[in-house]
Amino acid sequence: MESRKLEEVCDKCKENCCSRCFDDGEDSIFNCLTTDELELLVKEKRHIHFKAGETILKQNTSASHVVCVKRGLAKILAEGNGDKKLILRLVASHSILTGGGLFIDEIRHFTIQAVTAVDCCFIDSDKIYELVSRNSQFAFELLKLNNRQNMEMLNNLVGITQKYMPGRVSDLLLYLKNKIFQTNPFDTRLSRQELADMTSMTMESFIRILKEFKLAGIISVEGTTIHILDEEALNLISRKG
Amino acid sequence: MESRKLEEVCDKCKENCCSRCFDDGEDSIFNCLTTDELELLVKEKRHIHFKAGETILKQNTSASHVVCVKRGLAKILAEGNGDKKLILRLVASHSILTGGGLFIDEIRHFTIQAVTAVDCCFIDSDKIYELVSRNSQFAFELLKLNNRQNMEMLNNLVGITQKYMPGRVSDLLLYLKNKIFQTNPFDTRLSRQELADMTSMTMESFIRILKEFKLAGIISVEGTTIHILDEEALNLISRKG
DNA sequence: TGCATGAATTGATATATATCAATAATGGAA
DNA sequence: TTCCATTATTGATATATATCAATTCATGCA
Repeated sequence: MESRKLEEVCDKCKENCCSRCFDDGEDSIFNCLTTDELELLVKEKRHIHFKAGETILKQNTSASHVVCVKRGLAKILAEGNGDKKLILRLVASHSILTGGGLFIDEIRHFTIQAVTAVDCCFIDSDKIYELVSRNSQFAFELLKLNNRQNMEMLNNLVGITQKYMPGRVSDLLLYLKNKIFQTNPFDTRLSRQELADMTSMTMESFIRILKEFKLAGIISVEGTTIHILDEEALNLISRKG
Repeated sequence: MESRKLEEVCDKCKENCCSRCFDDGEDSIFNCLTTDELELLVKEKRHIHFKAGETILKQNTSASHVVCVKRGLAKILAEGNGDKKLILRLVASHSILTGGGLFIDEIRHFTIQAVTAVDCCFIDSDKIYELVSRNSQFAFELLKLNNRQNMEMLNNLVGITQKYMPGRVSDLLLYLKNKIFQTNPFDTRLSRQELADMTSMTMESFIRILKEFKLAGIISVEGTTIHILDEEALNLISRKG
């Protein structure tokens, strides 16, 4: 679980990581930055590689950095009392992770963990603060990003508190296909326990619902790869609760 | 449930409402505004009164306005399928309500309803946008407010998904006493149904837990007024789940 | 190649919570 | 006041989901 730094300060990685990373995402919040500002952002940032399973940032530690996921898949989880966890959402390539204590108490309110191998950048929070005060468009983009992420999270949690298990599993499967992987047979790389933790239910219960869906011909499952055969059925189950 | 506008554009209310409203809250996000900027904010804003029970803003309608609660108590609720609702939090005097679609899709993602009589101000979202681009300190304050509100909401929902009913009721009672009313015997003005909707449980179940707490001498209840007699016990129950 | 360790699956059972139904209490209107 | 319509309360029962225990399956490792 220990994080290893492969490249400390990446001087030459700018062209193959930083600027590119901030270029190709057409809806990147960094698009509005000037060359100077990008330079500032990039200057002291560190490029770090994590292996699958490693903890990128731990809940309740200081939130002095913002993380930018360049490659790979990570999960965001809230750790409760005992060993209860709730996986709030997944984070795919080219996502920036704000929120969670940034601007407030400088404390991480959730843990970020690598699902697959993850390449990411750590950016000093101070840089973000400075850019907010320099560039109002950037502040605007950040507010937008923040609100969007939070609305998604909220809708998700409302679903979890209001729906029965089949509805929650449907929502999860649709989320994975449409929001995260965007292909149809998709390999989640997530254990049954992790999938269960995304729906706030027991692993056993999750497996049972999955089996029902398989028997009903709605999905087919092969290890961690899921194939949605009847998306309409999932939509229906999702709506019915 | 129809909203009535008592005062359309309040010219002379500036001194008894707007500037004061934005003055006395020592941690108001409007503190950082210049006189000019405050003037801009206040110019076309409307001061509206709602009776208890009225809907201030309805989920899924256009979010072209930001609401500022000057006096009274309101509740924020997410409406799900059927008649399921989840009350996310309460809003007391001198709170500004951002988030929920602002900056993104301009659609309200939750309903706001008056619990007691409520005096509030409607401010055009455009004004907020303009102030964000003019005054970076304001943008910063907005980000802060946003993040704080969202973290509270998140912690709350994580508790709801991970705790048993007694733990959830404890959390609710502590929240009401410490965050909302800040006195000890406090009159919630909320029905049992509404209290239950804050904990994502049935009214009947909520009443049963409340009774257990009464019998255990932890609280005493008189109508909608609750008196917490043993706060430590509540803390303990909250932690145990 | 086989063993060992953990993950996935299935079944039997327990329990937290919801549902349904009946009764009591409360508060407003005539 | 008295009546009516909500709201609150209590009890009996149903059910969704968790828990516990037992297999099966996969996978790396010696």
